[in-house]
Amino acid sequence: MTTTSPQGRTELLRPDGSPVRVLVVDDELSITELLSMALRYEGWQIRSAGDGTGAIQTAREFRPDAVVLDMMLPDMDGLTVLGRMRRELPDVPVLFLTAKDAVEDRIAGLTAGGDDYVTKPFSLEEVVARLRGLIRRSGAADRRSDSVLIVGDLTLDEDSHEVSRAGEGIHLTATEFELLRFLMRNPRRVLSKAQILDRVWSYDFGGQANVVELYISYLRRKIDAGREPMIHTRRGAGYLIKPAAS
Amino acid sequence: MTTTSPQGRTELLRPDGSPVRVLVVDDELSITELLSMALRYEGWQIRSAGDGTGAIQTAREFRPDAVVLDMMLPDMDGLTVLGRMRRELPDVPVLFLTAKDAVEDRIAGLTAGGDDYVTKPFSLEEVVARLRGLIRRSGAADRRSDSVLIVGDLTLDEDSHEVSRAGEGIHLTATEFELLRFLMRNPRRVLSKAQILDRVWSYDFGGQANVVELYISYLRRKIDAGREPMIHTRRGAGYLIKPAAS
DNA sequence: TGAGTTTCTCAGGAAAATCACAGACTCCGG
DNA sequence: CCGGAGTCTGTGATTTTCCTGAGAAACTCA
Repeated sequence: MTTTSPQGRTELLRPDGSPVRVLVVDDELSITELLSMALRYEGWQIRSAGDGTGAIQTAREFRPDAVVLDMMLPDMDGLTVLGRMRRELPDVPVLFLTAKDAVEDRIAGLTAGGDDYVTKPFSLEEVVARLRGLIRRSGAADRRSDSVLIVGDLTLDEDSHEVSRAGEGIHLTATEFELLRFLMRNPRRVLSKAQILDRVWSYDFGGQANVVELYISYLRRKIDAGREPMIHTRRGAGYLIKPAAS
Repeated sequence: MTTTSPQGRTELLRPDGSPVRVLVVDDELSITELLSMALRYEGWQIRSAGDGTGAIQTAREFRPDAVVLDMMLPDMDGLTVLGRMRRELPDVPVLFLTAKDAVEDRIAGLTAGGDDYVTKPFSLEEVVARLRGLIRRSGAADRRSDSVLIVGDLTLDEDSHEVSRAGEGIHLTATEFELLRFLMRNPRRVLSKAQILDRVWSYDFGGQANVVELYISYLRRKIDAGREPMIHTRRGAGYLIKPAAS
């Protein structure tokens, strides 16, 4: 089931209308804090654990609809945690966090069951998007919820990564796509450059803050070019997207 | 009966609309886990057993529509398990798992009865495809569901392994065929290289991830050569297939 | 066994994406 | 009308990602 919050964002809810429950497992406190905050902002109910033992215990009583699980835990291997958790919650989808380089071999087979992974350092948009995908597909949320965002005559499909305005297909790069997704998930709302940076770029991004301006400029060329503009600047505040009409 | 899930994939269902039930029997926990996960993702209901005794017992109460049965079990021979199971469930189709070098003539006699087998190490696409075939042919699922995948002017027959585009037959190697089948079973959806690797290559594949790129390149030469391309790259995300028109 | 086929690794090169930098531009108050 | 803060965007360097040819190894089938 989806519902529209007063802010205009659509939230995932479970079939009975209660909020989605997510368990976050990572040994770095800064990561669990970061994720918990971002996921709570999605309207989800969050619990976190710092090791495998805690994870299994919390999973048992909290019965989450999805789990974010770091592969590197101090007390036990991510796969072990997975196995024990699966015994209790066979259908819960898992989003794995892995280091960029440790990837290939350890991940093997994990996405096969419908699970997914992101590499550290990740962007929050990425984590949230993938979690939404997992939850949507797992059936914990209402199946009618689909993967297409619509603002005015602009559509963005999260499954096919296709974007079109007034029926005309538009090719976006990965970063452009994530930026637009963030804007479209918060239509008619001013988003500051800091918010955008925190959300769309990975948490360890150390570059110039004006990448945001740059990418907004890219997006405008592709989306607003020669049309009624949908992306607007609020000087000193940030940017917002809204249907062209108004 | 088939139905279309929100992801656009078609699921097999029993005539009464309930999910298909599959029993997985293998003594290696990692194998039953892997299969259970993948088969659950197909929307099926899964039980697993680690030995012959457990298999027969579970079969009796679970009454599966199909069984995946390892020929090498600790307590009894696969054939014995099969015989005892058949006494209770005479019509249930069985997919045998065998070691690569195992004597094939023993299996040959068995598959005459409509059963099938795959050799370890298998790919999940292979197992899922064969199971779907077995279930389809056994009549546990609606018979109208057929074995031809169609995307635009491209068709792939899972029974005859025939592929053609715009009426013109195309010869594919085994790996190319499985890759294309996976793409076509998920049209218009971006599939990451990791997903493809997990699904199309065998679970013990330890090689370079760029085999996926290589085989995509082979497929393009055969399917897209000189035509409107159907296989598309989403840089940084993966690949997807869709009708040429759009 | 041996020829043809298939699978896969490796590596070079092409293409695309990301980002820093800097100058141009715009808005707004004085 | 001027100046400054804030924003926009062209240029190009760097990095990342992808494509594909060549050839080795494994496999298949007669």
